[in-house]
Amino acid sequence: MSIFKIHNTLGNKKEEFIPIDKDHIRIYACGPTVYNYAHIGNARMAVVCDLLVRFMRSIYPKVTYVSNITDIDDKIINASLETNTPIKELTAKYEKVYNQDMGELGVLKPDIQPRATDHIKEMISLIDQLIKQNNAYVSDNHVLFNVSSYKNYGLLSGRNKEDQIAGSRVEVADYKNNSGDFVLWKPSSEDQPGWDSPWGKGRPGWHIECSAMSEKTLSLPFDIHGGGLDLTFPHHENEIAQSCAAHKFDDPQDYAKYWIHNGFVTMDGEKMSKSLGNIFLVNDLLKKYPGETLRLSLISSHYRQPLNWNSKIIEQAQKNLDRIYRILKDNENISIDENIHVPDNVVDALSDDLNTSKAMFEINLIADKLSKSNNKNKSALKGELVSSGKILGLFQQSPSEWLKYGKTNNNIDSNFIEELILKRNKAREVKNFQEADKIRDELTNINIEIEDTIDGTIWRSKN
RNA sequence: GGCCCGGUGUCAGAGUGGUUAUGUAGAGGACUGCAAAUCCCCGUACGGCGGUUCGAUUCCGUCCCGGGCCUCCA
Repeated sequence: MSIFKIHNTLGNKKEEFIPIDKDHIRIYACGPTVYNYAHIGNARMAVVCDLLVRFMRSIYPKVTYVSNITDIDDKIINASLETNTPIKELTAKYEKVYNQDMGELGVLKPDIQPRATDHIKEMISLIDQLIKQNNAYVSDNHVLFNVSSYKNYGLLSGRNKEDQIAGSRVEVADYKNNSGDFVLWKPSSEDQPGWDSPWGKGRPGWHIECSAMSEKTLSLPFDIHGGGLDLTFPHHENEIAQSCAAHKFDDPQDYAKYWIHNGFVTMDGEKMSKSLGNIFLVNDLLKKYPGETLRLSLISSHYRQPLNWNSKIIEQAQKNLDRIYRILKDNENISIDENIHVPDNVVDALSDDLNTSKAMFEINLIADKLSKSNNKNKSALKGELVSSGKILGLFQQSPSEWLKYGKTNNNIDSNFIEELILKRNKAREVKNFQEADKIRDELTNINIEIEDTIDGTIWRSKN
């Protein structure tokens, strides 16, 4: 078995993955704040983590993947006010939409998907402990974490406070002792959601939820912590500080051993983000493209590289999938050799910090071999192709369904199409090609593509 | 100001100190009445400038360009 190498943000280098407990791998990833539709950048994180989990499951007997739902946050409060929707209704809606959309992208649901609001008690007790240990202080109804009380603060993001101050844009709130201190608990007014606490009615700060939930669901330390690149600082840095301080750990790896961060999806080279407004919503994209196409687009480049999102990469992914599904269709009646596992070349590629582009290269080679092979090894090759696809979350559909052979996209009656094809073939028999081509144009206009094969004319809906 | 990441053929995108993936687009050919699909085949790319080397896209230096984090963000 090849060694899995993973780029660890902590230390900023690729290293060998050594599990804490090889019988049980534990992974946590920061999930969405549910106040709006997820954009394709949010989806990248979900797809990358899903891929990691699928790959880990192919190596280790047991993997627990936890990804939270943040359902209390000021953005949610604002969205609730703006849309005049009760918070519970709003968060329930977008949590559901998120899971549906990610499901369409082939993202398996996390084993545990804890909600922040279900863990207020744990957060309060963690904060309480931090105060007792002088890692946190109460100021003006807020509870703040004292950054200078954790000596390894900044290790993850590779920055130190002194260097930051000069050009920093941080406005220091007057209740903070030091500029880097961050909120653990903040007061809520009457009309804001809040929970009783030793520090009055209030709500948690952003970072504390992940510390509370990861510890509760996975226990410490766990193997891999993931999220988008922009969470490195401050979110993950603060998470480490809180959890390590609370447990008197010096080493961040006593909290989580490996930290992975996916790069951004960009638009014209610029980061896609809700605040910039240059976003593509997954929900909208799914109306135009199959989820699997979007998934392949998202993993077509290495997860740490920026991914510039445009219609061209989607088309290219679609074409690549069409090609492979065509080969699978040509081999529809070949039974899969059940003894076949994912080929070494594919495993090796993924073992190299999830090199999906390289894995796709290997997969294309297998597909090519399958399409050109004689009967002897078709079963093995098909097994290799399908099992490789399974790790990537691809090629698990029926090829005919995918290629839409005999299926209409719109509400055109398939009998109507069959009639036109019959008419065309009659015209061809008497060599009336002008008439035949006219009928074909008619079909093209309604997005139907025809192929004349040895076994007759077949048709499919083009995307 | 501090820290970080990129710049590869039409596009996407790995990778490597010398044999120069793969997908996509395009040229040419086979097949087809014509297409579609398929097959064959072609283009020889690595930001600029120096250096190390027999040899660098790959290592080093430097410069240019783009992006990110330091504030909510995947």
